[in-house]
Amino acid sequence: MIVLADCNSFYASCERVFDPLLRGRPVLVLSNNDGCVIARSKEVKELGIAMGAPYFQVAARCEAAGVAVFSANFALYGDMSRRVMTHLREASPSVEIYSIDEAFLDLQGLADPEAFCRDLSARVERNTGIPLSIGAGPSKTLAKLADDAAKKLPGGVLVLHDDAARRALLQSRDLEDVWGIGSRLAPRLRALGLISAWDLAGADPEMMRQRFGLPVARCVRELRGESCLELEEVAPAKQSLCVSRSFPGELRGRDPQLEAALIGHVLRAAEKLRQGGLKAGAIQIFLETSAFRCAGRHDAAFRRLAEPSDDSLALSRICGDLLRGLSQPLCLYKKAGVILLDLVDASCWQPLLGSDEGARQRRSDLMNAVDKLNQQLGRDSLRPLAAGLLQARDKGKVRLSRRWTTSWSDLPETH
DNA sequence: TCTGGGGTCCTAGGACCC
DNA sequence: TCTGGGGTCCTAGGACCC
Repeated sequence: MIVLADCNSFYASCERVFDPLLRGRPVLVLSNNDGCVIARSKEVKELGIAMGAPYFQVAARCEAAGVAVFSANFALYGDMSRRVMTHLREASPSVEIYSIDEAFLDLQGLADPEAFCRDLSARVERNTGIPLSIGAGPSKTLAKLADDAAKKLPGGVLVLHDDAARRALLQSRDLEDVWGIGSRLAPRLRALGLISAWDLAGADPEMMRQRFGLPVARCVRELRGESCLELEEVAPAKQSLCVSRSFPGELRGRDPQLEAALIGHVLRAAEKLRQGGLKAGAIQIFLETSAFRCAGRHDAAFRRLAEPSDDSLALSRICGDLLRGLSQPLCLYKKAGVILLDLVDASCWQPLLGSDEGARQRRSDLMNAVDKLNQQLGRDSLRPLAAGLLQARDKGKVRLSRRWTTSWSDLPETH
């Protein structure tokens, strides 16, 4: 039996944990630049505010309904996620952390899975303040579907005990509700007369493979109760890493702020490399104009490195070179990003013959020292001038809650 | 005025090899 | 007139996920 445990309205629930006045009130969390809606409490969903809606389109409605609106506070959400996952790991020896708010658990030979799930849900909520819903079934895809339905049930738990339960669930769900069937595939499947998840489960897997590819064929088998997707208890090594941001406004191709932003991104990316014990074999930068103006464009430049690197300064320099070759002076860019590719384990990679081992060691020591200082003094305390003078960070982010669990100065007070 | 960020997998087609 | 067979690697694009 595979179980999916999923936090309800995760980001919104995190905000509620430290502010009891928010309970029962509609709560909404926004993306970077306060651009889009990325999390909604049940009450906000009931107001008909869509996931991903641009905030400016729904702001008036939110105001009228007294919605509590927050800027994304990822320091808080990341730490709350870690707490939830700790409890899930205690509950089962095999756990796959699938996303910041979801995990699959393998429950073999459990006498009463339903009681187990109810107990788990209650324990996590009591110990972290985060409400869970739980679905269980013979495959990951069925567990996902069961969980989705469980969110609407009073206890928040749905276990597919037998074929009758599976059939009843599948007959009540649309194609798009199925994990792996998105907005492109669903209409093509409907054109074949497949309307419900049950119809998809009844399709011939081989025929589906030929017409739609392997993932859809697997999806069909999983819906039938045949487990095709393994639990990945050890996260597979990352292949690429991306840091990108939209600008609050737009920047011209030669604007120094554009280069500063991009260097900032590459520094963050290099820091992530070192945290993960990785080096990058190649780097790509990209610039995008607004997709909402006529003919949005995406420009990219790529370079393979002579040898894998996690060196902030070396990567920044390449990044600057690439940018000068790429940016169009007159273009108005809305977004910039850095992608590091061909990632390898920093501990098992062979240096070039004849390269200067001493210099490399000194540079590595320097990076470690920088990381350590930034950890102690706060992110970006020490960084190259090329990344620009530090802007007043989070300026105007009046909607940002405190870092209740990760910063001494933000600890909650009790009286 | 204002529209997020970060990933993976699969497939088809081209280049190239013997 | 007529032009093989079998393989790998790489890339771009499309689809999906949270």
